Amino acid sequence: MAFSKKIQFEWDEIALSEFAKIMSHPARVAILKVLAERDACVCGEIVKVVPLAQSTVSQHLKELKAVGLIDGTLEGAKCCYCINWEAFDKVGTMLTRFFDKKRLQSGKSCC
Amino acid sequence: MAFSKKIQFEWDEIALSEFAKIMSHPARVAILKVLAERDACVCGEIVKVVPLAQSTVSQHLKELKAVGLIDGTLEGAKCCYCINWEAFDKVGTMLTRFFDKKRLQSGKSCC
DNA sequence: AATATTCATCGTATATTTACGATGATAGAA
DNA sequence: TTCTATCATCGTAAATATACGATGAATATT
Repeated sequence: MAFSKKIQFEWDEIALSEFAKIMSHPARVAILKVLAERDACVCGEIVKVVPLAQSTVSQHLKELKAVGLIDGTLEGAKCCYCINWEAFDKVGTMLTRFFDKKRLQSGKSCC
Repeated sequence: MAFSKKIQFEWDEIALSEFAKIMSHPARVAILKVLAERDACVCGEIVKVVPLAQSTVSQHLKELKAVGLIDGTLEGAKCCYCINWEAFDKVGTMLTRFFDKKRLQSGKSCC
């Protein structure tokens, strides 16, 4: 985000945009989808499914972990990742409710 | 999005990420918020509220318009913008339902 | 111990985003 | 017509994101 003036915006605007940013890359969406589809934790399988190099996938995983959308624990040589549904819910509903409230307050669109 | 390999991902992953990308900037969230809060259409008021230069705001408006989240019509020297709630709903619910389905299919997280 | 496997991190090249000023286009007011 | 106001577009500088190979760290296997 080049030359961002993020700080000058309001808290909810920033929070919403930061979550959206995480979802703004198809690789991260794909990773979340893989994690969501399996009951058990997956490890290197993500690299097999996502069409990116291992180091790039690891980088995306790091970002997802940084915002708390996924949990990850090293288990020996392997690693176990899975979705943090709690965090996912919290932030997901924030997105949909953000504008629903505004809509009820306002009248109708006019264009 | 430097050097993106977007094309190699699946359709739903791309669609979701493209919507998220639009919401991934606080200025665009702020603009949508302003538009949602008023019953009447606003014009230059967006520039007054958003802490960015007029040309930058216009650029963000263009992006929001490009994906159909807002409508805009020139009315003489002024311009009328407002949210396209229909498009907003369609794409908003896509986000929340995307993973809800997956979650029901899967068991529980294990980390 | 030596090797292989798995994942993280570092360094870096390239593409994209963001932001602004300057300029252009259009319509209304003087 | 001339001036003003409003918004779009162009050009550009700087920051950020993406992707990969190379390397490092830690464990498991032989």
